[in-house]
Amino acid sequence: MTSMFAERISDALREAAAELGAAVPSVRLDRPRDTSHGDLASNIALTLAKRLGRPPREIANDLRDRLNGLEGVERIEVAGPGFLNFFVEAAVVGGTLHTILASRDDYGRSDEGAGRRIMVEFVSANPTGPLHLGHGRQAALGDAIAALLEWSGWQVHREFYFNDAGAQIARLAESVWARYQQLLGHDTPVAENGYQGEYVSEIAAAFRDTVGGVHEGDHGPEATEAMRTFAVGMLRDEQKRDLAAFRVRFDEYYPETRLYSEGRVDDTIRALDETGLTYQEGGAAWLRTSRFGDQKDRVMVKSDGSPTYFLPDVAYHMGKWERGFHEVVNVQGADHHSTVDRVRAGLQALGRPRGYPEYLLHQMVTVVRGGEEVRFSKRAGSYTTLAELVSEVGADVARYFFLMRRPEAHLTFDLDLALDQSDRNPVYKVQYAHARLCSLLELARTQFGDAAEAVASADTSLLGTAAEREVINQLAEFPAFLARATSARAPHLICDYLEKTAGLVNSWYQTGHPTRDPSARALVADPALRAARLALAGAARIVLHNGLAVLGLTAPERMER
RNA sequence: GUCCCCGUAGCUCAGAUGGAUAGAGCGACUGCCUCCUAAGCAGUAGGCCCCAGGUUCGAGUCCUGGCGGGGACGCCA
Repeated sequence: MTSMFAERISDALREAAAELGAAVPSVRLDRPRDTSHGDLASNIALTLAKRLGRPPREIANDLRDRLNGLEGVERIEVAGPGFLNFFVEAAVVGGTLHTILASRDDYGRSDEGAGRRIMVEFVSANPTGPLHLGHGRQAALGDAIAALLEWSGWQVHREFYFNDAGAQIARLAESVWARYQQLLGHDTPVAENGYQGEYVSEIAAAFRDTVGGVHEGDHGPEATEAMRTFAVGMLRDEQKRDLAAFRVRFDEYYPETRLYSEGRVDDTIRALDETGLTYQEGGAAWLRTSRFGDQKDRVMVKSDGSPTYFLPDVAYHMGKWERGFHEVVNVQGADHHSTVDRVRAGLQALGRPRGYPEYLLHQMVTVVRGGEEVRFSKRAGSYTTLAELVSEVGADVARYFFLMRRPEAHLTFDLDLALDQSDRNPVYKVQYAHARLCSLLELARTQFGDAAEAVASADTSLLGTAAEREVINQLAEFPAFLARATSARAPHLICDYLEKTAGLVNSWYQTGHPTRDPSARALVADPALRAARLALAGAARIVLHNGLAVLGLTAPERMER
């Protein structure tokens, strides 16, 4: 049924409660797990029992009597300890289908965000190596959250921040330098704390192919700088390619060096000094971040005169605010959680609000292959890359795997399951249900010539079986699930929803199997009933399609084995 | 030592603001192709929801204290 209809019921409930002497701000209606408990249920009588000093069942009976004759409601039952169960007329239930069919690709969208701007910053990998599976989880998560926000009416900016200078990059340049000299026949081992991955040699080879041997034996600053620029450019290109293959795009890539070249870091030091919250100790400049909930004060400028990472971080986020992003979601690995309080404290010192920016910290990814854990270490260069994974299982499966778990739960990525048993993958179940509905609708066109108009004007009150009602009620909940997944920053709720929906659709579909009940099939001879069932099929297809779209997955019209 | 996350079926995990008989997938077992696609469906087995207190009509969910696992606590990034 439409949400408007559910709202009417909850309004009526609220009025009735007020008449009993208990004003409540809003009444929540649930869809009962058990279909014998009706289409909608309320526990309001239970929650009011204490306030009214009366047994909940008595209150429930009272409320029911006041609600009798509500339009579209077939009957109301009082059940269990005092639940009110609403049984809705078939016409109202079926009416949902017309809402969905009319909204099509927009079904589920809302204007909650009212066009306000919001930034989602995610991945933000440093260009020191190819993206690994941890980045993959973050790419899938950030992109899905961004899409959810767009569906809720926000204007979303996807941003990727990267450190293109600093010690790690210097280390990368040194490693490339060593490999480059090796290619020219010198015995120059890569430093122990350097990057050992094979990709470093590839970069060195490409560099040699580009410039030849002009830097042979040359360890001067120009040589290192040339290799740094070359390596960063090459790795960034590779990361962009990997992300493109994963179907993740960014509106902006923001380099750390820009914070320095635009003077933002110096500005931030000045601004912080002006607050009077900074002090000198041991030759370093400190900020009293402990004033704002950080566990201890932090160094902003080291005794050697160089800034700690904290400073550009604050400068970067001040920049976000100044660019007009007063709502920001930072998607980061949980290993960054110690920086959260610090950065927020710095921003608070500069007058930004307490909770700015919002952080979504996700737990790490453990990779399991052949029953044992695959340790991935950037240093050793022995980790599984996102590109490898995507080329083996495809972007759809990879994205779904990364999204199906709550962000704050540890993710065990079983490569054997993803690679070898992909047939049993939940994503295929959802996509298959979609493809099946597509071919059902196609058959209706070719065999019966059923036009879209016939379906659009179908009498959906003909859909009265338990399986049909259950599917329709499930479809009706899609917008609510989207809203919840958005506000909770929890795309996995959509995975759960899609699997449940696909299951109900498949179940409904199978009841019409020739060996079971041919009269329950969709393509029956009776044109009116056929149109009604095709309306259900069409609406279900739309919901599956839209749900997959929000998660960044394709919705194939057919599945080939 | 302090902080964050997790602990639910054999395995991997869902269970929003406390509500009716705790769910799914995988694995095990039993059925179902007379074809709108069986990558599916129906069913069976499998649970002291880590432990102990507390809050209340009611706790997997909230509070306190433990136990176990992971992560973070730099003038690293």
